[in-house]
Amino acid sequence: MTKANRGDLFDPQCPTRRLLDRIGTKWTSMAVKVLAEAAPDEVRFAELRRRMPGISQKMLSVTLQSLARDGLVARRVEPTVPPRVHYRLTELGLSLEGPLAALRHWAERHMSEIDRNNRLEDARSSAG
Amino acid sequence: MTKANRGDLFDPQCPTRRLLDRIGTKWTSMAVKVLAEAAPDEVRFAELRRRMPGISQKMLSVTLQSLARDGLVARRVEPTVPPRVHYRLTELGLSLEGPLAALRHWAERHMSEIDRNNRLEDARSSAG
DNA sequence: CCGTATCCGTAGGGATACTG
DNA sequence: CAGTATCCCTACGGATACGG
Repeated sequence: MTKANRGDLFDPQCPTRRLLDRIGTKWTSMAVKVLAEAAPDEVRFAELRRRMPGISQKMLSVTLQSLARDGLVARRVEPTVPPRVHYRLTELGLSLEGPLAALRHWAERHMSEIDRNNRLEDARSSAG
Repeated sequence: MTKANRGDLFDPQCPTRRLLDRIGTKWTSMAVKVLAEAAPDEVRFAELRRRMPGISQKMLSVTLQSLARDGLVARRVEPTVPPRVHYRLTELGLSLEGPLAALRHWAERHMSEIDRNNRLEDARSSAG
């Protein structure tokens, strides 16, 4: 690992910051999770949409394009009419699942405590 | 763990989505890292600012307030003139370092491959 | 069926100047 | 020194309509 890459979270090119810019977008972590659950099988566009309630057609398309561009997701088109498009995680995408799962685990265990802390602060500020 | 909390990344209240909304903001992961490196010692506001090049006074303040509100960071004011304010990670904050470090590690190992994939796509679109 | 284009509201976050 | 207030710009992302 080079010095420039080592740990400079300060560098705008910092890999961690740039990774978070990706998985921090609203639907990305969800898409990775759904595809990871299906892996190694592919999932069709419409099926993904059903498994991600609330997502718009546009945002699913944008999210998948971004993931495909990054090489985290592979896209396969069946040249039928109408076309069927299938998605699956690549090896790279699958390798991200571990760290993401760790984060999910932490969230599931600790977000309620964060909520409680926020409620305590609310009470404090309104009480004076 | 309740069913509602189980794994519904779909729920707008999904803990993972909400965690990412926090650590995904521009300076939060950086602040946690800097504080984690200093732990268990405290770090003063101005010192944090020096260790986070590029951050504005406003954003450092906002970021620390948010972390303090969540109970990830503890704030201690020395009532001197001028005041000195010290910050450190709480136990909760420290517990987040593990998952975050895993993500950083992945980023350091794999972001270059993501960059390469993007360059390949660029070449493809301009050539094709 | 799968995307793309357009329009637009909102929130993140930078620059700057001001208080205790 | 630490924090707040204001202004403003931009990008995310929702709704909707259209195209292959």
